[in-house]
Amino acid sequence: MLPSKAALTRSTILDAGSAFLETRPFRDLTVGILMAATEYSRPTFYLYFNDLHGLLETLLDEVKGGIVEGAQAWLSNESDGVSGLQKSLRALVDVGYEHGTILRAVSNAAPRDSRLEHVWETFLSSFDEVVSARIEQDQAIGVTPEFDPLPVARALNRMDAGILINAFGAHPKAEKEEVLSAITCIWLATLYPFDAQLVVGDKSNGSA
Amino acid sequence: MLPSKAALTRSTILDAGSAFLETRPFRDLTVGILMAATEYSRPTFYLYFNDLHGLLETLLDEVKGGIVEGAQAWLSNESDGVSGLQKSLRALVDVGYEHGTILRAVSNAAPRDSRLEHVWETFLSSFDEVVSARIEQDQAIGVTPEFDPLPVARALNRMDAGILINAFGAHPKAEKEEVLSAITCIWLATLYPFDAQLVVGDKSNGSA
DNA sequence: CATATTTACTGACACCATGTCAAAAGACGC
DNA sequence: GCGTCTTTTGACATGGTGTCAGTAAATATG
Repeated sequence: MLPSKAALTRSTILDAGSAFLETRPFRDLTVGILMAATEYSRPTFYLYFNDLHGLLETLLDEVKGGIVEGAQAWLSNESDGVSGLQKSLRALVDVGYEHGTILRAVSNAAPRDSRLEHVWETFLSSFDEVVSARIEQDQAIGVTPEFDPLPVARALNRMDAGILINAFGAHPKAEKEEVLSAITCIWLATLYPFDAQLVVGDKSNGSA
Repeated sequence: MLPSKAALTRSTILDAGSAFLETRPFRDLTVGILMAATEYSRPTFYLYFNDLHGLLETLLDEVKGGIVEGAQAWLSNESDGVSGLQKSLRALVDVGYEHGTILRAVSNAAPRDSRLEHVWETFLSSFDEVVSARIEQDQAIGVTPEFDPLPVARALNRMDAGILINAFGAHPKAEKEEVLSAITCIWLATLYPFDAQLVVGDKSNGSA
């Protein structure tokens, strides 16, 4: 369908958008500015995208894959929970570090457009379901405490999204390891409390 | 300064804004629509606010108090950690339930305006510091495991913000108790693992 | 290697929300 | 009924959006 010229133009525009968002927030992006960074005129933009939100939708698609892939370590029950989760969270932080500016742009733009909002919301909640499913399995074999898995999964996922965007969405980016430690600490404490705190657990206190 | 008439007009506008956001997203709000809901003309708006973001800033201020107040239960070391935290989280969920639409509107509007973005970001991170300080104290007396408190505080706070906005930012609102259970579960597991899981903790597993 | 036809692009336009300002209308003391 | 201060508004300039009729470039056709 897109033989050659068109595909090239389209990808030129995408690159210009990507590059812009690397250094400046979405609110500063206009179709005029975007196309001025290319060889093309402003109307050309509308041949390839409905609007700036459509462009972001495309950019998000390119990131999606990496995130889903990294999550597999834990979601597929290959390795045990703790180390699989650690691996997946590391992969998540890597992707977030790499594509943080795109994620931030999408998250920033989503509230301005009903369609993009839906895409973003769907993207986020898609993880809620699979995480919740994994939690249920671990609860069934007793390695994870009993609690309603879906809302907890949702909370943990929103935390990840919020932190990744906050830490890596703009320059200067936060320390990768610091972020990883923090979210790993919380996920492990919540899902695998019997494994995680063995190193420290001695002082007990008699709280009311 | 604002003798009477002006103050009344201003508060009429604020109410109209609040009412609008109760049922529709910020992206649908324009100065024209807002003022059409009042007895005044569009330019009148600019006598009382710089723009729509300024209006949101004012609305946020009205909510701030409630949140800070509710957090005191845990932040001031009156009661013990677990029950103080539970109390504070319940208060937080209450305020979120009450004013979720405002919080959502501010969070949605923030990326569109540099000033409001700064206000919102400052608002959020103000909790990071105080939460981190409380964690440090609990680590000092050994009831909380050792970890870098600030990034964990930040993660937990972003989780709260994200979940409250997601759950209570638009109608239909989520179940209060479900949300409260989920975030309480995560906060307790992370900060007070030795207290929290006693009920469940028996099945041990030999993971690698 | 002209020229027909499809593909890629653009200049010019209408639209709509914003924010400003000079002037009008209202309130109030006297 | 008249000055003066406060409150409000009609009318305007600006800037970004999305569209469309028409141009130019590429590609096929004889």
